Amino acid sequence: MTLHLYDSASRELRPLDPVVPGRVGIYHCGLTVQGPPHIGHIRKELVFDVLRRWLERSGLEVTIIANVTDIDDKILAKGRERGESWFAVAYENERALHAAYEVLGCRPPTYEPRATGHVPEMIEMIEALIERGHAYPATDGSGDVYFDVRSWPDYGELSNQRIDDMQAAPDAPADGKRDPRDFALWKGRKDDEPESASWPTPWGRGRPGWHLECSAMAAKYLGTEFDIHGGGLDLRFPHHENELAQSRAAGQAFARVWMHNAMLNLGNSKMSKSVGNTLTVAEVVKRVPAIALRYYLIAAHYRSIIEFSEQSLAEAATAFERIEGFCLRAAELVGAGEPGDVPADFAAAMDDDLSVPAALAVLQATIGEGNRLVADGASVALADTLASARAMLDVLGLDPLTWATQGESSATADALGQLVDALVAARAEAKAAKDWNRADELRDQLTAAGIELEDTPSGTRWNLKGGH
RNA sequence: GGUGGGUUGGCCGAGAGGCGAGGCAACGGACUGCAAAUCCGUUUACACGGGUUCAAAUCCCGUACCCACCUCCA
Repeated sequence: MTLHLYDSASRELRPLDPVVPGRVGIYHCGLTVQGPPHIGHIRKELVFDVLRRWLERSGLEVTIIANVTDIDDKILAKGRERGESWFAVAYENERALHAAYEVLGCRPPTYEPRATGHVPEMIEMIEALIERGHAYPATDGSGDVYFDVRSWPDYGELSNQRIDDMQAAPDAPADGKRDPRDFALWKGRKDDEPESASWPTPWGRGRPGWHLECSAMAAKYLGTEFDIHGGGLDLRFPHHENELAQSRAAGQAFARVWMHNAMLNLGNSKMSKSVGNTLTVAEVVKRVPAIALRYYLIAAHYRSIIEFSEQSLAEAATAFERIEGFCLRAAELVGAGEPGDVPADFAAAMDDDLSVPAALAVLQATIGEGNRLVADGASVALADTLASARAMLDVLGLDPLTWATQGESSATADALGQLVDALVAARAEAKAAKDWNRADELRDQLTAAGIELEDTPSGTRWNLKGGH
């Protein structure tokens, strides 16, 4: 079976049929870097990270392009408000995004083109659209250039809407547009905007319209026809609809499959800055191990809304501890080994539109089997089970044994290890002397410091609770 | 007004006509000096009202509520 994905354009499950056999080109809309990423933003990154890992494990060569929108109204406004340059704001938040990728174990995209670095490509595209009669410079002298939605009969095909049914934007009539739904390909520079935020074009100085950058950059890095275009469901209209119209109107085939992930809600509405219900990745990772946050955000199907709650986050962290506990215990018995093959059921689940919940059920069954084997000590069967579990965890980016062992320096870790080992040894002596009060006192002391003890037939294991 | 999606047990979360996904929590048991961890077992479901069918959480009709988009948004 090959991977089937739900295509939001045709609204059906479709088999992946790469433009170039053996290779997959994916474009997903990155962030407008106007603030640090919140956990809703990062959900999208995780979806595509898992997709990428699964495709690679299936033997495909994957190219992922994720744009960085480093200029827009909000970035300019924030710069003004803070008395900083717009590009300082954009870059600061781009670095925060990369930090979030890293801490959650997302492998970086193949490339992350910035909008401001692709003005020539955009100009070429606008020229092509004007020549073909699908775009026109604003009649009011603003320097804007608009896409003419009435000139493109398929406009609305992605979101299944007809132009006449759409609510007109409230500010539309004034802008020198032929139709209120026409959207900006290019925005003329306004007097109060910094000179550095504009680029020369045949239509005067200005800056990119949001939608155009993705069309231009996708074509540059993936070609005029590519496999998968993705992003959050909130981008389907107008952003993706407009991208599709532009690119097709310019004569390109564009994306074969459109993939949209559902939102992460907090308090019954989408997490977003304008609602004010955001939790940044940096904040949440202070409360719960990053790997547990990753588990939480991945565990639900990507097309299901996640209603965020502290309780469900905490439960996810507990659930993941069982998985982690098995890997650590098994690795102590038989060595970490290498990830092996993924069970057929797991593969079938992943091939079915990335059904991570079903895939996790397979993983949980493997963990249960593994824990039974652990009780009997080292065995070939245990080594095989661990290899299988690790293969599945690797696809999900959740393998505790390869998860970045960042954190404390080894000197700190050594010092901690010696101290804990000494206390564990003291407890063992107390136990041997049947001095249960002393033994429990030592255990309580360690627990209070965040060290968990686990007595096994072969001695006492310990680990730092939430130690990632 | 238009376009999509949703409502499942104490909680999270799959499934899309017939065998009770899975996890968390709870309870009982095994193990333990006692715990923890682990294993075994048990308990609680398909928003509401109709209909189709031998059989409906799943299909159809209606109702209620929720989310997203039509304006910047992952």
